[in-house]
Amino acid sequence: MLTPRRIEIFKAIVDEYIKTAQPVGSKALQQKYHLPYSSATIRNDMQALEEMGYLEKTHTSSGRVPSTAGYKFYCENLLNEAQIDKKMEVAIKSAFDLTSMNIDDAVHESCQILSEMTNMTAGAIGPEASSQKLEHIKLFEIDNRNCICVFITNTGHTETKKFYFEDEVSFKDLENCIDILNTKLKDVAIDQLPDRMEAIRPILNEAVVQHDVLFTAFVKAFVKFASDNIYFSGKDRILYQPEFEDITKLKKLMALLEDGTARSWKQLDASDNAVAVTTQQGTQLTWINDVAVVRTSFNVSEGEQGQLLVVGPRRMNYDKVVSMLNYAAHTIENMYNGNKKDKGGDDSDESDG
Amino acid sequence: MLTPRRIEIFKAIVDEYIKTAQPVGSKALQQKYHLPYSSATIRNDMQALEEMGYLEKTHTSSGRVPSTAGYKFYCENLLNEAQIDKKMEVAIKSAFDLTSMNIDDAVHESCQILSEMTNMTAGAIGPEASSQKLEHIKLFEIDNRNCICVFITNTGHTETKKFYFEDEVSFKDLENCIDILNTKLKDVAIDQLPDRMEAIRPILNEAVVQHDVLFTAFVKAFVKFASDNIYFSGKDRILYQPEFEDITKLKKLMALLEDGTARSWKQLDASDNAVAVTTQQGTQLTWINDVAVVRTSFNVSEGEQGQLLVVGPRRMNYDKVVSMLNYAAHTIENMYNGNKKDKGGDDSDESDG
DNA sequence: ACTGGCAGGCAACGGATAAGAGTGCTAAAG
DNA sequence: CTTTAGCACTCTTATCCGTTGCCTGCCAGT
Repeated sequence: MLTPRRIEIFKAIVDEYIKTAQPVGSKALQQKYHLPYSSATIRNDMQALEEMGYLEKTHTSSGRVPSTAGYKFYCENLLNEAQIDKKMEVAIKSAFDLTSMNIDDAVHESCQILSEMTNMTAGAIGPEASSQKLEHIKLFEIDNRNCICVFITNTGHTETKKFYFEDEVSFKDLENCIDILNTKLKDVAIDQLPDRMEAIRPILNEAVVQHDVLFTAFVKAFVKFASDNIYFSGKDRILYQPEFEDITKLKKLMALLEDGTARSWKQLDASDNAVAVTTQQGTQLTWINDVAVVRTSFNVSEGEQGQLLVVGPRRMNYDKVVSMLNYAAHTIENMYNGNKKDKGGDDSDESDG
Repeated sequence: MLTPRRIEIFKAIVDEYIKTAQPVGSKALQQKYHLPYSSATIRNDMQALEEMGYLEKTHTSSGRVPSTAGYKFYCENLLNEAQIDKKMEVAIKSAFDLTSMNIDDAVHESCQILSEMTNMTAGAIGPEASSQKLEHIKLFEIDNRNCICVFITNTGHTETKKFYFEDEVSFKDLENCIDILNTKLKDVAIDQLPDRMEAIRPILNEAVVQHDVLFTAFVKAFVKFASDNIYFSGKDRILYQPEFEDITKLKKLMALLEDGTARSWKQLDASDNAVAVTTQQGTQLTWINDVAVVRTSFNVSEGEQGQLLVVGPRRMNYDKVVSMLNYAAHTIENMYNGNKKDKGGDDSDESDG
């Protein structure tokens, strides 16, 4: 029953609603989009679309608004990934071309760009801690009061922690401690490090003088290491979305954004009322009540992947957001792999200026 | 004409308003606080207090609300710093006792605790970059693809940056580059490093192969180093303050909190409409329109200091917030200095060799 | 199969009204 | 001279219409 005309009308409704955030009526739609059907015809089709679940009314005699199912249908079938904003392209390119010595910084910068250009909140989630194993711990002495500990994983990912010395703790003691950890914790999954520490405690107690302090310091470091990296930019931007003038909605979303643990984001699709779609390009769209989350993964090494995401109201310009996100993710991926593969083989380069 | 009775009434009004967030009237005040004066007397005194500028009305026939000047007076004269919350004491103690190997983590944790216990947003600002000079840059090799660069200042403060290698950049090249920076940038103030880099560019161009990439990488690192560290915890908590149900107020405050540069916080007292007070303990209170910022400094080394701050509506429990903040700041200060001086010793000059 | 026309529903807006809380003032009492 | 009681007044808030305008749903006509 989904005739081409109904699809045309549906798309027009979604596009219009995305622009205005107001329920759209048959007559206004006909006029604004110069549809060659009478408002009565449009009304009939609207009714049919409502019965199919793609549209809904805010009250009995109001205009129509896309439902979650409607957005889902739209993103599955009507998305036209075409125009990547020129400004966006330039901004991301410049962020990557020259920062290329530090991936974290580059990811942060692209989040900021994404947030700025979509006027919503953008974020990044690092590779899962459970997929990595501890390879080696290195210790570097800065001076007699500070040193740096570097945790290296089997995938080449590194994490650092500064140690600030109290007089009672000797450098020798710390070295000792790390030697033990290196023998006992090699090849342990990152997310299991905190648990494993407990088993090592008695060994440390014997061999290390300041075992208590060092033990807790390392446990804390491991807990932090094990908790997935998550970063958000432009959390305040959602304040400017009209759907979040309702403070109670805002509170829920803000609590999620401020939470800072990746868990809730990873298990997004399992939430109540969650509706999800994956596009051909691999972009994941998830709707939960009033908010939409658009995610794209990028590979950082074999088996490991991070995610870029944009969070906003259901009503957003999906065309734009999806293509931006893909562009950013591709750029990051190229950067990660640029030094492993040959630079010359760029497979998909569609546009240039 | 500030009679003891008027002060008593004033204090009762502030306390009541802090609790209820509603304008307080004469009759209700009399009953709730069992004041031995009739409501008419209270009314007269309220009128006087309003003329003095300590109270204001939301409309001609409403109850009274403390004005900014009123809060100022309250904090200058009526603050009773007594009860430090037992829960708070335990929480902060445990945060410090055992994390004591990394000050940044400890500061972050105490911000979280402060935010949680005040139900407002808490933050920390690191020492000013302008007061520190670059002492030395150290380079540590992690593997053939990663290394770590450590910037050490004259005050012993360190900052690290990870470098991720592309094949074209050689480790030797980077070493070379850092040697040059070490000779040319020693004793330069941190906040001037980015500018100074421009002058070194020609030298790098000659001596370093990948000068462009390395140049930008270091400039970015220095810019980040030079921008003061600022950290906030619990930004979403202000959503729960009734005064910020007004979205426009919320937007302004959120923009400030999300901004992330310390400049606006450092120059807080110079803002429009800003009113400021410093208590005997050194706590700084600043009011700007509807928001109040409570700050306490803590010394990290000679001449350098960081700040802890709490941001919330004007209407807050100043007694509680001020004492918590002071407690937290003292604890951090003790931790910083605990290893340089004797734990029990008093603070006098200290020289190193 | 589409369109024009018409009745009905609902929200949004504005004015009118009533209730409630609190002040300001005045005159009397301490 | 200070404090109190009483009363009139002001202003907000909530509620209740009636009007307006938009939009749908349906039916009859093309």
